[in-house]
Amino acid sequence: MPTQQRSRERVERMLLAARDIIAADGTDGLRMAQVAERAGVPIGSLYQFFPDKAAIIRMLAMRCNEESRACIRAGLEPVADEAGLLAAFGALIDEYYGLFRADPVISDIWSGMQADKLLREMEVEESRLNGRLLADTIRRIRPGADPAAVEATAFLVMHLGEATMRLAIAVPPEEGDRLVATYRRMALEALAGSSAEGAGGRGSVSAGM
Amino acid sequence: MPTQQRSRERVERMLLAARDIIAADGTDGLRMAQVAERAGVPIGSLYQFFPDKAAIIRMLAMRCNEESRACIRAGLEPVADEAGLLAAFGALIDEYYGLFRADPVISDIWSGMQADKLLREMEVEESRLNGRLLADTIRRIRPGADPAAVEATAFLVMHLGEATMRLAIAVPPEEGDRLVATYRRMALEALAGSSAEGAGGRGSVSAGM
DNA sequence: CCAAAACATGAGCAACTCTCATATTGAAAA
DNA sequence: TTTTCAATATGAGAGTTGCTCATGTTTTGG
Repeated sequence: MPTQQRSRERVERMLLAARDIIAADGTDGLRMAQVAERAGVPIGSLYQFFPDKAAIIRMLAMRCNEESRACIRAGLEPVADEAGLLAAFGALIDEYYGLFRADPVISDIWSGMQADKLLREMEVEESRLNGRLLADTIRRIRPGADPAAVEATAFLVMHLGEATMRLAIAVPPEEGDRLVATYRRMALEALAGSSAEGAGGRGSVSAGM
Repeated sequence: MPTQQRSRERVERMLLAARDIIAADGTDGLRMAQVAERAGVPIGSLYQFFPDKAAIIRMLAMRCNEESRACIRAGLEPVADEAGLLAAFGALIDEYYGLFRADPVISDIWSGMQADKLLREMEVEESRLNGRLLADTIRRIRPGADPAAVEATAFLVMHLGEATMRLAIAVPPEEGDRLVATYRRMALEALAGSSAEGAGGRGSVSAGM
C-alpha cells in the first residue's frame, strides 16, 4: 500500500517491531501502542497502512508463507523419480521442523492468533497451494495417476504436516522428534500409495452420519 | 465451584447462554455482558464462578472433550482383534466427522479461541488422552508391539484426526468428504503398521537441523 | 510554482473485560 | 429457634485497549 520510499521503510519498521514483540510476548501480548513506540512512529501511522491489528499479523504470516512455499518449490523442483520424491519430501519435513523449532514467532502466529477468521482461511489456502506444488511434482513423475486423488492426498499431507509441527513443538523435544518421525512414515507411505487408489473414496465416510 | 443448588443452576444457565452466543456469533463475538443478560444474571455473577472469559470457553471445551472421549472409549472397548480395531476406528472417524459437521460450536471453540494458551494445552492433552485409549486397545490385541512406538502413533493419529476434521469443514463438503476418506486410509495404514517399526525413529528427523 | 494526493500526528472516543464494596441468602452450629 | 459465618448476588465504575479523525506536513505530477 505505501508508495513512497519513506513510507515503505516505516512500514518495514512497524512489521519488524511487531515481530519482535510477538517473539517476546506472543501474539496475545501484542499491543498496537507498543508496536508504534518500538517502531518509532505515532499510533496513527500504524492505521495508515494496516486496517487493524490482525492485518499486521496476517502480513507477517503471508511473508512466512511465501518464504516456506519458495522453499518447498525449490525442494521439489529437481525431483525426477519416485525415490527422489520421497527423499526430497523427507528432507523438507526435516527442514520445516528445524524452522519451527528455531523461530518461535512462526508457530506463535499460527497457533496464537487463530481468533482471526481470515488467518484461518489463509492457513487452509496455504496448505492448498503447497499441496498443489506437491501434487504437480507427483503428476510429473507419475503421469498415469488419478489427478483428483493425488491432489487430495497432497493437500492433506501438507496440512497434517503443519499440524504435526505444531504438536511437536508443544511437547518435550524427544517426544516431538518421535512424532515427526511417525508423521514422516505416514506421509511417505501415503505419497507412495497415492496413485493406486480409485477416485471416489468409496463413499464410506458419510455413511455414519 | 458452586456448592449450592441455586448457584449450580445459574452456572448452567451461564454456560448455556455462552454456547448459544458462540453458535450464533462465534467465540470472537462472545461478550461477557451478553452472556450475563442472556443467562439472566448480573455481570458480577459471571465472575463469581469464572475467573475470566476464557474460563467459560475452557469449561465448554472440557465438556465436549469428556463427551467425545467417552464416545471413543465406548467405540474401542469391545475391540478384540486387528479387524475389529480397524473397523471400530473407521466408524469413530465417521461419527466424529458427523459431529463436527452437525455442531458448529465444537469447531468454533477449537478453531476460534486458540488465542488462549491454556486451551491450546488442553487440546494437546486431549489428543494425548485419546491417543492413550487407542494405544491401550492396540496393546491389548497386539501384546508384542513396542509400547512407545504404539503410543506415539496413536497420539499422532488422534491429533491429526482433529486437524483433518477442522480442515474438512473449512472446505466444500465434497472435498471435505474426500479429505476425511484420505485421512482414514492414512490412519488405518499407520495403525496396522504401528507394531512393525522399531523404537528410535532412526534419528533422521533431527538430521537436517 | 501550484494543486492534489499521499502521508504524519496524537488527543480522545467507544467498546470491552474485570473489580469491589456492599447487600442478601443459605446452612450449620448453639 | 436463633446465631453466625460462609457462600452468593449485584451493578456502578475503574482501567485497558483498539481504533478514529481533524488537522498539519511532505511528496509528486503537471
